[in-house]
Amino acid sequence: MAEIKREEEKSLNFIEEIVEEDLRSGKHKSILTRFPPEPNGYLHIGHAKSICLNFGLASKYGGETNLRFDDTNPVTEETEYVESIKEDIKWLGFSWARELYASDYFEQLYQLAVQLIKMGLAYVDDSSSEEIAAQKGTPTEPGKRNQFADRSIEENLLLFQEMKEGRYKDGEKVLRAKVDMASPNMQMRDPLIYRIKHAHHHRTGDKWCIYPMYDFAHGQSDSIEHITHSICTLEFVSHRPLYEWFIEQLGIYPSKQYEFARLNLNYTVMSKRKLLQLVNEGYVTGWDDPRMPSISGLRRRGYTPESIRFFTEKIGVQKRDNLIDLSLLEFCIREHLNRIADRKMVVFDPLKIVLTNHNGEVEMLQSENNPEDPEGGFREIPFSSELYIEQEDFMEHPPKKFFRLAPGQKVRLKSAYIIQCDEVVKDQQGKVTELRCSYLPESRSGGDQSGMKVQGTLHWVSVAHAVTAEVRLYDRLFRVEDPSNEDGNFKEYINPDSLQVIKQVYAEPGLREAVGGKPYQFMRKGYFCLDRDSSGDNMIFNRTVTLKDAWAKVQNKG
RNA sequence: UGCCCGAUAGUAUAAUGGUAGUACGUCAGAUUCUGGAUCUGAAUGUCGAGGUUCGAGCCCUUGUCGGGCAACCA
Repeated sequence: MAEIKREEEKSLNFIEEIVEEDLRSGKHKSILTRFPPEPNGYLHIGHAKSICLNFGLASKYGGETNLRFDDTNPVTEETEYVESIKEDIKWLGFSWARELYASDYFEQLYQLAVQLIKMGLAYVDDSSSEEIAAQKGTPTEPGKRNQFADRSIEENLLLFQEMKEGRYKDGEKVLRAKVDMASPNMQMRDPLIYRIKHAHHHRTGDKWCIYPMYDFAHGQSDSIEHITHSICTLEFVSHRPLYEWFIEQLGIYPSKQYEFARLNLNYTVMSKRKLLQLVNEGYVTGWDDPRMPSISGLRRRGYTPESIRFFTEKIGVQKRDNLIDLSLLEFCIREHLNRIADRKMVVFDPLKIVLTNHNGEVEMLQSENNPEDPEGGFREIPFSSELYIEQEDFMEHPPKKFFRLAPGQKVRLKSAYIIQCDEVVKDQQGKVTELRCSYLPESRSGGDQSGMKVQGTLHWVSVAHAVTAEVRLYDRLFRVEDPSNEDGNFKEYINPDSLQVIKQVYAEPGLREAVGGKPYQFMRKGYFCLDRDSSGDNMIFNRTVTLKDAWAKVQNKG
């Protein structure tokens, strides 16, 4: 009932409205979308928005989505990227109807170009790129056509054929569409549609030495596949008239292009070029560095596909530029992990506690794996007379509202007993090295007979049973919200503290059984996942996200 | 100062001529064997000026601001 109501109240985004109208009017019986990555880099969370949109739309309206690699530039594209892109899409939870490549259409595209030449709508230009740029004019001055535009159809046909045969060097000639050099839309000023590149293509090898440009590949590929709704980002708005011009002139299937605003997230960058720089220049360890906004980085960081899909739902789809708060992404992952992550107790910065009234016998205590999941079960944790708690959970001179341990003060040890701090042991420098405490045997969790009420509950581990691990604490990659929009180079704004490594933390023994791909909540610390750098008994955990910390806020206010 | 796109709380996103709502964040409180989670409450918004209309966030005019377009990239 609640589910249904929510369904009704959920409003449509502008693309869904278009699709519903197209379906209602009978313009389309079903829809076909496509996700068209260029295999020249890894996917990032901005792509996830597009993926969720394209695949989500198709699945919502009973259509299909093609995965089509836009591989028209052999110089930058590699098979390695194809594989990572496929893996990321699958991981996000989507399956494509067909795996396709723009390069599958090179022959058809060539024929379409020939057709254009025959119609007198394309010509071979011998000018250099500088000359072409100069002749193009500026946004306020119209461009001028050069003498090559006057070549005969026969000559153009021959020259284009010769380009294809490899008779010319890179840059010697290009094929241009003959549109309108005076158009106020720069995209229409006789755009280049084919260029010569004697380069090895990751799929077609050395078969071709001429390659179509984006504008003469993308729309045509859409059309060949009968894509109904071709959804792209805003920077292609000005290309839409050209997209439509080609379709109209060639008389091919009329796919329609729609544009939405790309995702921007604060405290990071979202361009492949910039991300590649971070990787190449060693600011991060690779595309899957957990600080990267790449899908592979987020995955390694411990984000779940569900959380990313949930996030893309929450941010919506619109045409206005945006800068989304990282806190929303963090909310989405906490929301999911809180429900599914097993709890573990892990002490990062140990302070030893000796229970003076304890006989030293080891007792196994039970603790819920996940209080949010009634079927999550319990685990056993050893308790004995020597324990570690966090340094920061003790203060010799506590401020008001410090609900933790202090001389004479009581706290609950999670799933164990209430303890009281009786004595503080210090070294010669006056540093606290140990606490001597007493515990209330009748206060055991689950059967508390003590009648005591304490404010704070701490996580702890038994010294003798603790297992060690390394933790990597990640923070935002940049110190400023919008690094690309600051003065100077974006790299000047990298957060120097985006990674803090703690080589040795102390965990309850059960953490030994941790497996990769499973989330854990280190109680009161955050959500963590086992990193692939782990080996044998050297376990390494990545912090996915912290827990919300109300105490930190109180402290910060002084 | 060419053409195009856009402008609703701090950040996003609804309201499709008829009560400006939701989420995140923020603040306050309740509750809690995680200062987590949960629950309750609060503050904060239609870029400006005209116009059409009984009525405008929405339509029109105009201004302002932001973004895109002059790659043999996509």
